[in-house]
Amino acid sequence: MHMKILKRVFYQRQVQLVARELLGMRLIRMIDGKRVGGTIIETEAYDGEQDLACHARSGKTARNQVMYGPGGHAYVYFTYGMHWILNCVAGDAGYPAAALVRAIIPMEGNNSMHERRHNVNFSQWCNGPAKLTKALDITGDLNGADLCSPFSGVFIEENQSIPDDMIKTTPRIGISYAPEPWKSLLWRFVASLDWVNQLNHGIN
DNA sequence: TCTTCGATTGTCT
DNA sequence: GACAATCGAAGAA
Repeated sequence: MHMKILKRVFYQRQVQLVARELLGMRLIRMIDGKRVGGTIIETEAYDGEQDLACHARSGKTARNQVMYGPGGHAYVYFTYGMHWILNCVAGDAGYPAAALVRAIIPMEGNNSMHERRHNVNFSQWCNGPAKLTKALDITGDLNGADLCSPFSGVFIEENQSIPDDMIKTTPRIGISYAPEPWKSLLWRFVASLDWVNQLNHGIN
């Protein structure tokens, strides 16, 4: 069975809404012609130059320029000297915003993921932003890739929608350098454990 | 179980 | 030259 790739209009909205609605959708990476990926269960929103936790806080640079482009593209950056991080650009061209994908539940191509994550337990394959990029072999080559195209190597499909009472919001992770109010805004979105457990029991 | 800390390099000041 | 939208091993208890 084949699912529908999210259209560009999905991404051309307020980034907080995009981040919220990405929960339950299915991230797919094509590796050697095979589908590898899973259900998105955690995201964060980064919203414009005024957001002092966003990479665009100091204006456009070589690194963050993809965020200034049209929504529905991948912003993939390198951090801490060793990790790649995947974001979905949101909004219209000219306005820098992106939804960080922080965790997924592996659903397809687990053999492939295992090749790159054999050193850790299954439950930890994709429960962090740099873990899922490693599991899905997402690197800087995919910076700027079109998430709305089945041929770009990485895309996101329509899947389960999650009710509001099954989602919790918290401040964003790893931005202690940011001043208030940015540090405390509830721009991290997490699918509740109840929902994830249902998913794992195959109601899918 | 919890906390601390080293790894490792691109990016920006 | 400082530090990062992190991870996982090691140490304490």
